[in-house]
Amino acid sequence: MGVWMDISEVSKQTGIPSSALRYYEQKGLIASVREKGERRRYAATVLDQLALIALGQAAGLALDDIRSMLSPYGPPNIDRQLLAAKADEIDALIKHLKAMRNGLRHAAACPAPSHVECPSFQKLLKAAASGALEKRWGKTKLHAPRK
Amino acid sequence: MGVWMDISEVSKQTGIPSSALRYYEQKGLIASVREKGERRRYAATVLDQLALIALGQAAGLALDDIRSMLSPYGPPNIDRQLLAAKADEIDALIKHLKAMRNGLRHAAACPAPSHVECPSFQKLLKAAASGALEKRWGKTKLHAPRK
DNA sequence: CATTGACTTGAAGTTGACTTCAACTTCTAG
DNA sequence: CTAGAAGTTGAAGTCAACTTCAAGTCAATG
Repeated sequence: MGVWMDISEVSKQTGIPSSALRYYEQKGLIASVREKGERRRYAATVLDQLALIALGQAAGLALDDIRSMLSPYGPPNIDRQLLAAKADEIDALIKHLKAMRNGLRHAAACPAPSHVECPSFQKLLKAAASGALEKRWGKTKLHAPRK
Repeated sequence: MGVWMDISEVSKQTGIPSSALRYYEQKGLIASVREKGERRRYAATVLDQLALIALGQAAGLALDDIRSMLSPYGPPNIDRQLLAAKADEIDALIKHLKAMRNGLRHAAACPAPSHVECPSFQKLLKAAASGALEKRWGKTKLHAPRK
């Protein structure tokens, strides 16, 4: 690994498929250099940037949001407010998830939630129904395939 | 509200748009009756079923998974194993989210994570990069619009 | 009886983050 | 020099859970 890495090297080191790398570049999140020929060459800093992208994604930010923190050349200018806000959101989410988890555990253990005889189950249903954690939080895929 | 409700009534009571109700029916999650005419009529039990759907969604289940717990006629047969597994997943997710939140808070407060000088930030990046919480957990939209 | 508003259908569109494809071009090893 | 691996492009496809649309049906009201 010299000063410049080619796309497959970056892909190998990060686990991010090259198609995604091109996509990120096209979206303006990362940059590449074409020294000679038409192939991309990446500076080592791209690894930090990709890590930051992963961080943002894990925090639930959209790529467009992340881009604004990622002045593709030079160091990132992190939007601390946004991060703090996201932290708060995550906090709230954690609360709801805890409730869900408790509810699920109860539902899994309670012998009689067949037609909603169990008051706890009722409560769970209500909690879930109250759009507390608005709409599906997505395909979490805790053990997802990144083929 | 008598024994049968029409689609707009159900929609009103649950907040679920009628288009979604038709979609659920098409997917085999709920059932309707056509007494006369070609309009749908829903039994009161559909409300419980919809609550269960909301619960499942909040727990991160796909509609296809939910359907299997939702024998559209008669009481639901809840898959306790699946629920328990989901609870475990959520637990793991909570752990990661806590790490993320701490990391984000730090990143938002730390004065110098410009080019990754801060070791804590480094750690955060690593944690995020390690596909711990595999791929975006989606558009959580903590305060989403259900227009 | 006619208008209006709610309902019906199947099909197509939406969103975000990618992936896949076809058709080339370019490196690299032999 | 030449094959074949790896890179390039723009465009199109994918996935889930819906929404939107067009065109037609039905029911209640004046």
